[in-house]
Amino acid sequence: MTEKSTKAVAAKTAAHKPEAGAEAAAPASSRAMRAAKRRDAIVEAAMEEFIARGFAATRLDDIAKRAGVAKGTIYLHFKDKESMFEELVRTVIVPVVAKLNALPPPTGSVRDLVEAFAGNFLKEVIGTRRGDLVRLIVAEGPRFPAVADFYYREVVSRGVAGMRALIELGIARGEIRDKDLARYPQILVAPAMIAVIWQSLFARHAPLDAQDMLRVHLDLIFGERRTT
Amino acid sequence: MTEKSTKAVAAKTAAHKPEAGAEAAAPASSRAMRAAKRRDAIVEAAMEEFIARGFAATRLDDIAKRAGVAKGTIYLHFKDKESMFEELVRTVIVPVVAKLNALPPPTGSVRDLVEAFAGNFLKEVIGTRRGDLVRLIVAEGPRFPAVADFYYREVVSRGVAGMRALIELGIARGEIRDKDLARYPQILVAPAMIAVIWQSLFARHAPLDAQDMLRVHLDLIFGERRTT
Amino acid sequence: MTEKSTKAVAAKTAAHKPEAGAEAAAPASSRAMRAAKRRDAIVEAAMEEFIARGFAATRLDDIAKRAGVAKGTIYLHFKDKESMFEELVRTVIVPVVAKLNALPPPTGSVRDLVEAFAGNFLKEVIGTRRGDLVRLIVAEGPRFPAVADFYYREVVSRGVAGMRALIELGIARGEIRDKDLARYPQILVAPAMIAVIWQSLFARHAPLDAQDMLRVHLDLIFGERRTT
Amino acid sequence: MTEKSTKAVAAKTAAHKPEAGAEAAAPASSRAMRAAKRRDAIVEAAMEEFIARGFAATRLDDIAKRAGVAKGTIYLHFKDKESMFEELVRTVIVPVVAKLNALPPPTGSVRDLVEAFAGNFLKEVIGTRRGDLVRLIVAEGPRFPAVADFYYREVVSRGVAGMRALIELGIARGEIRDKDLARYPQILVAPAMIAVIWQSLFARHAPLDAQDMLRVHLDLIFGERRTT
DNA sequence: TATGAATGAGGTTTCATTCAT
DNA sequence: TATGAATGAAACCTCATTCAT
Repeated sequence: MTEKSTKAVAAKTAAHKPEAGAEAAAPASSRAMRAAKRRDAIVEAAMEEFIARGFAATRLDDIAKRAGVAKGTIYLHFKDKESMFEELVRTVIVPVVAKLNALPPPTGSVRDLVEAFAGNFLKEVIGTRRGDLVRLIVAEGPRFPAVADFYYREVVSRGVAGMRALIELGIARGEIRDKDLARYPQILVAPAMIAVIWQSLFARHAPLDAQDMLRVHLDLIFGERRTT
Repeated sequence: MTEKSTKAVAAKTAAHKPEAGAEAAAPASSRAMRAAKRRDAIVEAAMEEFIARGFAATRLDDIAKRAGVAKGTIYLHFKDKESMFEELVRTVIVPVVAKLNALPPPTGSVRDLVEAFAGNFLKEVIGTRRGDLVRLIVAEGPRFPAVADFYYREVVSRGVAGMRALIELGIARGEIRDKDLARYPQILVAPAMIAVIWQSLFARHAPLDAQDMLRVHLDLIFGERRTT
Repeated sequence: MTEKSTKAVAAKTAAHKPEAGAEAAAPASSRAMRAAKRRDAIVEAAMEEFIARGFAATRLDDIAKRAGVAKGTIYLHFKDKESMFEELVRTVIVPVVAKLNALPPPTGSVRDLVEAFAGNFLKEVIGTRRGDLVRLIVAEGPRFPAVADFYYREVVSRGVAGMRALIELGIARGEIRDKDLARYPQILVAPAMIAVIWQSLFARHAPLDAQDMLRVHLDLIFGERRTT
Repeated sequence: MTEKSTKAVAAKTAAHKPEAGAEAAAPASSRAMRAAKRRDAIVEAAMEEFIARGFAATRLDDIAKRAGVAKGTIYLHFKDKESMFEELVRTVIVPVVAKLNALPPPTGSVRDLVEAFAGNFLKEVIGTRRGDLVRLIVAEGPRFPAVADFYYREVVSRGVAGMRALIELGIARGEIRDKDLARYPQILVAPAMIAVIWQSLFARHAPLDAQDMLRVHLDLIFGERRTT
């Protein structure tokens, strides 16, 4: 309690010397900034907790503790636990969508594109916190239609559309033979999804070399590569 | 708790052989039978509720109400909520495993076998209560290692092994060209899993013709069929 | 309840004539005997449990298990848990009272009489199940006025009266000098009671030589003995 | 929980020095003070209920109601019912021990000292809430070894040691003749204990003049007083 | 704005008692 | 008479939410 106040005072003091650091803006924005930082801390903490325990079993107490704020503070940023969960998913997913939208222009072979994409997915999703988020959405989706809807609209439908475009390009260029594949872009990403889930549930029992699996899968679609 | 279930199961089994005594067996088995029926009702009700709400958000009250028993009765069959959940998963999965073990002998082409299998999966899992159970396991697995372990041991590892055997047969017979596929039988079932999850989460937004998708996927692996 | 006790007593009486064979008496009395045996087993088990856990924390289930009968059987002998407790105390105390009533005629010195009595108390009460019963009555008395009343009427008031008579005899004979002692016979038995409680609670920390303590106490009252 | 109590106690102490800051200390201490008051109210209420019903039969609901707080508030101060009981006993006994430690220096005759002590005991323990607490400890001791241990360590062993010292002094001064008494200081306090229990259980049937009884007992030990 | 003590509805679990067999 | 499965009231405890400071 005392240390909190001290911290707050220190921060407030710092706010009077706005040039003192990279993110120390004008006094007016300093308030907003601190609020935003708190919010971020809450979002971060909430994500960890929700992933670890699921929505219902997560306690706001634990989120507050992990975020380093008081329980009441959460209610200054979110209406209630449900809203927090829904907003949290949105907050975390938005940058992903942004990245997807900033597609690199389709230069090079389709296979290279897909492989680049898969590599990125491997690095940034499979076996990471973000992968766990996918599992969390699968887990809580039925009880949070708003979350499922949002996720479908922002990620799944766009992802499917993007994959379809790539597949059609591949077909047009003769890299992909099976024309029906364009109707089910899900097939293209299915093993990646499986890898995400596998890491969460079964890695302990049987580790999965996701990278190698994805390569084999792409070979299936594009034909085996001559050289490695 | 386990002994209870064992008792109940034993009783149920015994109930099918009521010749053991004129007036002793009949009432005895009727008692046991009713107990077994109650247990089944509880398991059934619990599955519905757990699927609909997840473990933490499910109330024993609701399970009891749905099963038509008093709350206390649940505790005659299960030690506590956690044990109930774990046993429930076991109870529901055991017949699935039994079915998997009763493999039809591998006659006919591998593609036919796989297609038969896929057809069965379509009919019995995708879009059914059993499919929801898979999603439930994905959702709760991390908080119930025992469940994830059991599921891996009884279903996943056997399924993977079976698929691998089929793939190797397909390779040996020349039906499958990509020899690496045997290393990742997961690829074979990935679209089916995706279909299961899709039905739970996104069917509302974009219905998925799982049957057609699986066909396309098999074409990818076995090559397109000449005739339909 | 009253009819039960009557029945039980009759049965118990019958039990003293077991010449009819090991335990297979005439059909008529065999029933009654078995019932009485059951009742005794329940009383025995209940006493153990009540002493170990107190009234509220004792489960009928445990009593039944320990007595080797079904839970429902208890209700054939006792109206409910409270009645059982009250009757139990009565049942166990009655023989004690009987013994007290069968006083040896006052021959010899008063000190010898008191010492004999103390020796008996030492052997039969302090550190035994019966001593625990005393503690149980102290513990539950306020919640069971009927028990406290019964205990007062049957044991305490008689004991006090008996002690008073002894003290008066001692005074008359010149063995006891302090005439006021007759007004508080409790003083005579106080150390014995303390010994009972001490054994239950503190024997672990500091064992108490009750016999020696009682001797010292009697020396205080009667004057030190010349010879040991 | 223990830290909570510590916090509360510290706050209460601090509340006596409110000069520490114009506007900071007042509200701070007011909060802490109210918390401490609440805790005291809970302790008070719990003692009443535990004494009236014993540990197992006491409902937290009733304690809360009597203390004028919500059920949940209890859990801000105590981990659970058991801890509450154990801490309660400690909390109530500590001032008693403090008083015992603040012994008046042994001036005057030993008999006067003991009589003063007995008078105090009469006024402050026998027939009071504190006396009931003794009975409660006797009642619950076997199920709460921690409580029995604490009580033995803090009260009984010190009390016995103090009595022994007094007795030895009395022997040295020639006020007490029976030298063996020093081995069993319990004899000195036994009638007082009996009085405590008697008041709880039998006062209704036969009121006991504890003061007079203690006087008679002391006469036994010190010899009859010439004048009253 | 931030705090965290306080609340009390609601969840899990226990167990005395009943009753069909 | 004896059983023990079934009941459901009632207990303990948790935790999302509020609000005085």
